[in-house]
Amino acid sequence: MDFSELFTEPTITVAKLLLGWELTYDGVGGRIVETEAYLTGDPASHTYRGETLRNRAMFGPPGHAYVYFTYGMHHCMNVVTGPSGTGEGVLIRALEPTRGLEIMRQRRGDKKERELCNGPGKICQALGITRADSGHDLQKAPLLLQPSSLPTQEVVAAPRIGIRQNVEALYRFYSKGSPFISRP
DNA sequence: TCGCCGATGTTCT
DNA sequence: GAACATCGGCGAT
Repeated sequence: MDFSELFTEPTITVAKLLLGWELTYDGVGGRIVETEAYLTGDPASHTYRGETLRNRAMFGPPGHAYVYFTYGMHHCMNVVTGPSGTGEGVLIRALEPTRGLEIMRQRRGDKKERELCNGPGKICQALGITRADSGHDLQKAPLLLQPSSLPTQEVVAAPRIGIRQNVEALYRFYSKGSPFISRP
C-alpha cells in the first residue's frame, strides 16, 4: 500500500497508525506520540455542519494538511483522512522532539525539551506551521510526514481534550509511557 | 501539582 | 454576539 492510499483507511486506524511517524518542517520536528480522530457525524468535528471556507482542506485529498487558527493566537494541524470529500481527519497533538531542537527552543521561548511540542498549538509554533500550509501535500517539502522507523508502539485510547461535544468517545490515542504527550 | 482565568481574533449564528 | 480541537501564569493546596 502506498502513502496516499494509507490515509483512506478508517480514520481511527490512521490515528493509531500515525504514532511513531515523523513530522518535520524544513527538517525541524519530531516523532508523533499523540493524535485525535475527528469523524463524519461527530459533533466535535469542525466539519460537522458541512464545508466552509475555513475547513475546506478537510474535504480535500487524504494525506494533505488541514491547519486552522483558534483562540486568537494558536494554529493546529490535522492530517486529512478517508476517501476525498468525507471531511475526516486526525489532529496531531504531540511530538517527541528529534530534529532541530535549537530552532524549536528559539521559537518556543527556550522551553524545556518536553514542553516544546506537547500540545497542538505548541507543535505549530515550534515547527513554524501556519494557515498558509493548509491543503499542503504531506509527501512534499517543506512540511513532511514520514513513516515510522521504529517498532510498533503500544497505544492507549482516551477521551479527547478541549472539546464540549461528544466528550466521551475514546478518539484520543497516545504512545504508552511517552513523557512527551500533552496530558497524562 | 492542580485548577482557574485571561489573552486574542476568526468564524459562524 | 458567542464559541472556540489552546496556552501559560498565578494563587491555592
